[in-house]
Amino acid sequence: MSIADRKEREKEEMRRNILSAALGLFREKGYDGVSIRNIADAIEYSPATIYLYFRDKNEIFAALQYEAAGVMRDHFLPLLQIENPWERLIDFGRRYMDFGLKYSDLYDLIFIIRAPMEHVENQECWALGMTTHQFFTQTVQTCVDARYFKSTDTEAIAYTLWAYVHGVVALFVRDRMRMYPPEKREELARKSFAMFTKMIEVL
Amino acid sequence: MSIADRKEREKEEMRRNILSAALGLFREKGYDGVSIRNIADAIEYSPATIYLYFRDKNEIFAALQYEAAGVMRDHFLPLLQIENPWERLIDFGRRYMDFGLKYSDLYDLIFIIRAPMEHVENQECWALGMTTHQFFTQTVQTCVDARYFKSTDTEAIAYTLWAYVHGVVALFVRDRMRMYPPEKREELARKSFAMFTKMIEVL
DNA sequence: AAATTTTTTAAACAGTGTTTATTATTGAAG
DNA sequence: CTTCAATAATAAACACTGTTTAAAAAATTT
Repeated sequence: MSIADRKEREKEEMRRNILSAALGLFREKGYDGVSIRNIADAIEYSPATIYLYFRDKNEIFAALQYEAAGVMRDHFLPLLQIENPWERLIDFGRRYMDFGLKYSDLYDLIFIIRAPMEHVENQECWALGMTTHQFFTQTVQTCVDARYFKSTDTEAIAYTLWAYVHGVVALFVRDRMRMYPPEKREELARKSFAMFTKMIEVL
Repeated sequence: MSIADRKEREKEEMRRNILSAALGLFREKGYDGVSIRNIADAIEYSPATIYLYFRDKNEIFAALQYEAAGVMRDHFLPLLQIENPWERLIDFGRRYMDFGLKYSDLYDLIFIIRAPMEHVENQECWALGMTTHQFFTQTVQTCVDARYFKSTDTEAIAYTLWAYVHGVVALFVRDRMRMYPPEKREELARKSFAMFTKMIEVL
């Protein structure tokens, strides 16, 4: 079965080859700015070849989204070391913003871009994202249990916190902070985050 | 000068004709889903004609963005009747969310979509958006002056509030609330908003 | 070495934004 | 009223897009 194994390996290599080229192009030109022919040129194959490894452009996108979700999850891994739930929650927010501001293109891919999302492939991505989301919800729940919040509505609290950090990142990523000078934008976001953490102490 | 006036009027009519067709198509198919040929078909002219009234597709987009900004501003007009700054601020948030959840396509156009934004045309839109933004900042400033907040950093407060409501709307508009059942999403957003207003009382 | 299966691609199809040269239509002048 | 210039509209083309298909090339099995 060695030859079949090798073929399988080569198939996987080709998929990774396509994906890494696609991700590179995507990060510099945006989803709509990248064509199948661009990707084909980058990997020095014909455009038709790509369709032997991915059903369509959306499936490539879905795979990239999955990759991005993995990078983001890894970004949260250090949180497992933090035992105090409140500290972990605050650091969760900090790391969320860090990721969004630093890897804007990946964040965009995961949380902003309009895209298939109905793809079979994306169910893996969805599952990956859900584990992160559940880890977050669980952290909030622990805080609720430990009476860090006045309210006991874990769902509403978690959603409120998420909405805020997403808002901060989304405004930044999609360039809606033009009324603030470029060099002050990130600073403002971080100052706001500090303010927000103070403010949820009494939630 | 009557004939030149009529020509000018007709030119303006044609622009409006194109824009209203474009807006209709845009609202049902999204920006990328609408082609110049689609618009041309809708108004029963040739595609090339459109280029006599708009430089390119981005300029049409910019004009639509300006329209949307106008609709949004109108949505905030009743706020002028509210004298108490705190009440006005809370209603500002409520109306912001209302607009975003109700006219998702317009909100998307203004605050999410990647688009020219460097266009000459858009400077008008920008100016329009800025008046709304300044009205908001001013309301926050009045609240700060009246000691409704502990902090006196008006800029940071305003940004924090904006980020939150944008986050709520953006997650909804771009369909990132799939972990919540469809019929509960808006309810959760509103419950969160109530929670948020309670929480900023001590900001 | 021949036959079969797998992998790759050239070419085509219908669509896109945009430009250009040509045709209609309109307004003014003789 | 007819001619002439200016304006408005368009057909056709260009280079691009995602995707499919049939033919060619390469690798594997017989």
